Amino acid sequence: MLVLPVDPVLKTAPRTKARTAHKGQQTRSSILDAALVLAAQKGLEGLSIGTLAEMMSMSKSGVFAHFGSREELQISVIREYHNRFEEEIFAPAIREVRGLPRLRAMFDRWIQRVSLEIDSGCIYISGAVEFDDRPGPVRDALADMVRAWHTALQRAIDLARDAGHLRPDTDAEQVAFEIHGLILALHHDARFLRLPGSIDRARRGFEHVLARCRAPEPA
Amino acid sequence: MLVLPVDPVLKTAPRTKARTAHKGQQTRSSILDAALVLAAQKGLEGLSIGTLAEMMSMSKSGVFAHFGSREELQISVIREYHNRFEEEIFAPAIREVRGLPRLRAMFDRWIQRVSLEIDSGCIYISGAVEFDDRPGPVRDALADMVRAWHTALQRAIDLARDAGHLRPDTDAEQVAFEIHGLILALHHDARFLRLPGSIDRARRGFEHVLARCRAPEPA
DNA sequence: GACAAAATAGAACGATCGTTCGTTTTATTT
DNA sequence: AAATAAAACGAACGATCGTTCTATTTTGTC
Repeated sequence: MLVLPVDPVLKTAPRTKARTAHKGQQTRSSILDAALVLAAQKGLEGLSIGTLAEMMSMSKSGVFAHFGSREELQISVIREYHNRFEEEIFAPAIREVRGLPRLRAMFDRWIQRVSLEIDSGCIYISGAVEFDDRPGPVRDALADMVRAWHTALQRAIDLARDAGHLRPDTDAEQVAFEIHGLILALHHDARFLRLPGSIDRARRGFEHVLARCRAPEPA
Repeated sequence: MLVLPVDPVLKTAPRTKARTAHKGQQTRSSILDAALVLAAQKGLEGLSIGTLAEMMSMSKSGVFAHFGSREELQISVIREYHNRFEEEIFAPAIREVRGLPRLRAMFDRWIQRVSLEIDSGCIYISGAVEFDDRPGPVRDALADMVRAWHTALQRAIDLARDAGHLRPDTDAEQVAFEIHGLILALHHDARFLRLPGSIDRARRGFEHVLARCRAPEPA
């Protein structure tokens, strides 16, 4: 069972004798909802506590207190995004049978998600650009999540090869690289250049990759 | 002759009775050099006049006066980057014979440039992410340049097909999409994830695309 | 060298930012 | 209901930002 990195950990709250869910958790959670929307639009660097407070009709310090620092807020956003990514893409795909069906499900859901994100923005993609030259815990968290997804994708390709759906000499890392490129090109052309038809291009590219790697039918 | 958009225009200086090159042009030019370095590292949004002034050992207002606004500075940087991109990649490639050789030259020089930019950053790529949701003249300028390059790339593919080097049913736009994806994946993996071997992956991906499109040898 | 124009400096502005602090309001527990 | 803890507020700080203004220096031309 392939697993993406561990969960929240919630290092924020000291939480000694808590047994019922305090109210703070709820608001923290809805602040995080708003933060995800904001970060998708303006990027992780554009995540401002003031704007967030305005969206929440709260005071800046009220919002701030839930995270302790802007950096911790950014990391929380990344983790939350990761969780949703896992739920929407990884979890449903893992329920498909191994091999090509599962790989197809992964790509389908991935591309479907990016399609929606044409209007909102993808935190993985924008974050990678924003933090590619900025070392620190935010970059580390982001890189961990992205790497985990890449690993999961490669494993699905490996399984498809082992199941005989792809040629035995298929290089999973190479295939994952090319597929990832298709997603990035889709995000670029659709979101930045506003080119119509980009989704189809990405889908067609995926079929091209598969056509090259597919094992010959044992007719 | 395919041509990327027109040159600077220099709308900044009123310049009525100038006949010799004033000194301002020189410093403006060297400020722009520094700005390109800074923008490559921190992105177009990270381009700060204060930092730039420090790099130049000048006053903020001294730097500012050369551009009139931060936005105009950003656009100037984009235009300068475009000129260099044209010189380093487009111009040498256009001197190759039409068809596959020219297309190969384009990709080779492109990937070579991105390889160098693994350490410095690529303004086209980071800019696309920074301004994908921020309308205005900066975004417009950037999009124009990127579109021009895409058009040039597609035309090279068209010529390769017309020369009989690629299959007659080759979809230039689709091929350009996939090639662009390879470049983006290279930038992502090499610069953000710091994965070694990404350059080879991109090169191999390019060969895969060619293998699919190449016209069968008239043996 | 004198004169005009261009280039640079320096200080200040208003705005926004993350963060801190002390207080007050709201929840939760006893 | 009283006591305690958690949550939210509001004002302020210091820093940075782009920008404006006026003064000063440097440059190019006669």
